[in-house]
Amino acid sequence: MSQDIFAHLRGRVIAALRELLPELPGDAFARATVEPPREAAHGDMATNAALVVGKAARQPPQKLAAALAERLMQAPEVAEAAPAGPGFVNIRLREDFIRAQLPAILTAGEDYGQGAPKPGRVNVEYVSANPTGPMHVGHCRGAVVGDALAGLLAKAGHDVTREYYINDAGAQVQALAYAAYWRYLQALGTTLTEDEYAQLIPGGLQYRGDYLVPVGEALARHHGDALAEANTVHGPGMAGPDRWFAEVRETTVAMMMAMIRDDLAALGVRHDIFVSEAALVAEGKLDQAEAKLAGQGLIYRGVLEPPKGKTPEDWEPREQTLFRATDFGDEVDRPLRKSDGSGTYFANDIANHLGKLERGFAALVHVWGADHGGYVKRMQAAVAALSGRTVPLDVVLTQIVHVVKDGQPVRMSKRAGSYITLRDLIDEVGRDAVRFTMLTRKADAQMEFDLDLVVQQSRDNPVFYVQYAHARCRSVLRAAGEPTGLATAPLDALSDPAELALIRRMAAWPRLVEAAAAAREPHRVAFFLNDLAADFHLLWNKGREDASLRFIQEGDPEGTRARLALVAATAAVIRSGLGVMGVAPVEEMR
RNA sequence: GGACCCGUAGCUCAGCUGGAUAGAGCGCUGCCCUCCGAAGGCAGAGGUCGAAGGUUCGAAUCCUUUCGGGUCCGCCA
Repeated sequence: MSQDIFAHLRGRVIAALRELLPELPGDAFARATVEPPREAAHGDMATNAALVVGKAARQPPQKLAAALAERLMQAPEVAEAAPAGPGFVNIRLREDFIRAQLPAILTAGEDYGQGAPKPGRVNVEYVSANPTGPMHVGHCRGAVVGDALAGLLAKAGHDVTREYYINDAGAQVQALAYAAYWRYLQALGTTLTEDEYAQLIPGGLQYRGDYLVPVGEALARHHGDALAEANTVHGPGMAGPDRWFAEVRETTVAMMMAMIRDDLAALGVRHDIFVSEAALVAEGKLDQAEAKLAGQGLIYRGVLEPPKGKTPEDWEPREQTLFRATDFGDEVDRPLRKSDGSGTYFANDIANHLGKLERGFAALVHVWGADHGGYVKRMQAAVAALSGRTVPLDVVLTQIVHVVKDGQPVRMSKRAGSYITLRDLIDEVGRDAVRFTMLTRKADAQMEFDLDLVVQQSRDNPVFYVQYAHARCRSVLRAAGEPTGLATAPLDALSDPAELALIRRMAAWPRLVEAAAAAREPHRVAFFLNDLAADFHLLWNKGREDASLRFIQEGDPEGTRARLALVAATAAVIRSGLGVMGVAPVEEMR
């Protein structure tokens, strides 16, 4: 049977309905659901099936519900089924069926909740930071959400490819090269000041962080003063860009990417593939994409309307190469070429997506910062156009993270060079706390990252609370001598409501994986684990009051094994969930 | 001016893609414990789900309008 007991019971419901209503077509039951009722008093599960098919069956839902309930009573899993309200059927499961989930969990171990393989490969693109400096807190949230989402989709049975798109082709990278060149001149001992240098270059000196110092030193090591122009006033000075630009740019991007990969490794985030924007352009992917769209009549030369309301000062009508994004739901058509003929960021990203489609993905998912929100529709339009509307693009937007310490906000500014790096954050609170905390909020909600709370050992801190539950499980199992063969332990001793509630919670894990993956919402895993930990701690606390509920019972080896099975299963489900989040479970606190 | 996201308990947030009497933690109130199965436990008060219409058996959830907050808006990525 399916690991998902809700899906399992839904099968029972639909089979019963087919018997009751043989004349209905098979798809009449598609909208029928079996889910946990809000009100626990209503039982373990409730189905709306009678409400959903009542109209098609031309029967009053309440009557149908009564007949359905009667049938369901005969199912071996069901202790009680009763019609309720406007046509629900409430189902209470037999306790031995609930207990029987434990062997299933223990047999699967950390794989519990793993969905059956799904057809079609899914590409998840995340992080994709410019290679212009170390990762900071903002990147970090996208990295964690993306990595956990990829893990979640894999858990749900998808074949997932984790991808990083390197934005190494634009003006930012040019500015970066100029900034690195400044560090090179410094390494050679120039007396030029930072401000004097900023005057000499286009756009000014944008990246002033000292993380470029090693790049300058490396350039000086490899090239000596060959990339500079001797100058009588301040020693080594700036040479013509054609003498050094390509070399400096390449070296700098390579070193920045190495640094970003190190940062990602420190966070435990991994990618299967890194795609370079510059490489895509160099191999002509942009031209191919444009030709493909042009072949469908989706490219034209035209002039856009000025934006309504606030018109930019320097706005003037300009003829551009435009993509008919409006044919696919966007508000306006979007430009593909800059005036120098190179692709806009959008155009290059279309090339990126053409590349993905050519690699045969059935679904594309992106994790972007909320500042890219306005960009979603045009990209979806492009993917729809390139794929003939067959491949969906889902975008998960992550909102800003405000880091707080001692109640004070900590601000960051990447280009100024003074900001909280990912490394700072990891050094301060640890990788696992960073990852878990980043998932304790819906991606699309702003988040306050409280450095003090995250390391606090209290109920307020979900990281601690969940890890503590796992540590307690492990502590008990160690004390019991690491028992084996618990999957075959007799379980009759488990009858306390708190024990059964814990099993019910664990039994909901496969269903949660499925639903969270479909909704692209990894934060649900964190909330589930928090609830699971609460159920476990509750039982633990009851054991402090009532010795008969303790896990290890002197003189009752059978009852002890039943409870150890419960504890081992709890530990397994916590590990299963933490595994999706990329958080390592701990054996003991501290 | 327009697009997108968000408005749920005093605070921070969930709410399982439309289900029944809307939940959790913190804070507050009242009891209990001070136990290494430690880094507390139990119970209670607290809500017209921003507002107004609509869709239907049924709406915090979907649609329209509106108020408030955020993000963004032609060759930045």
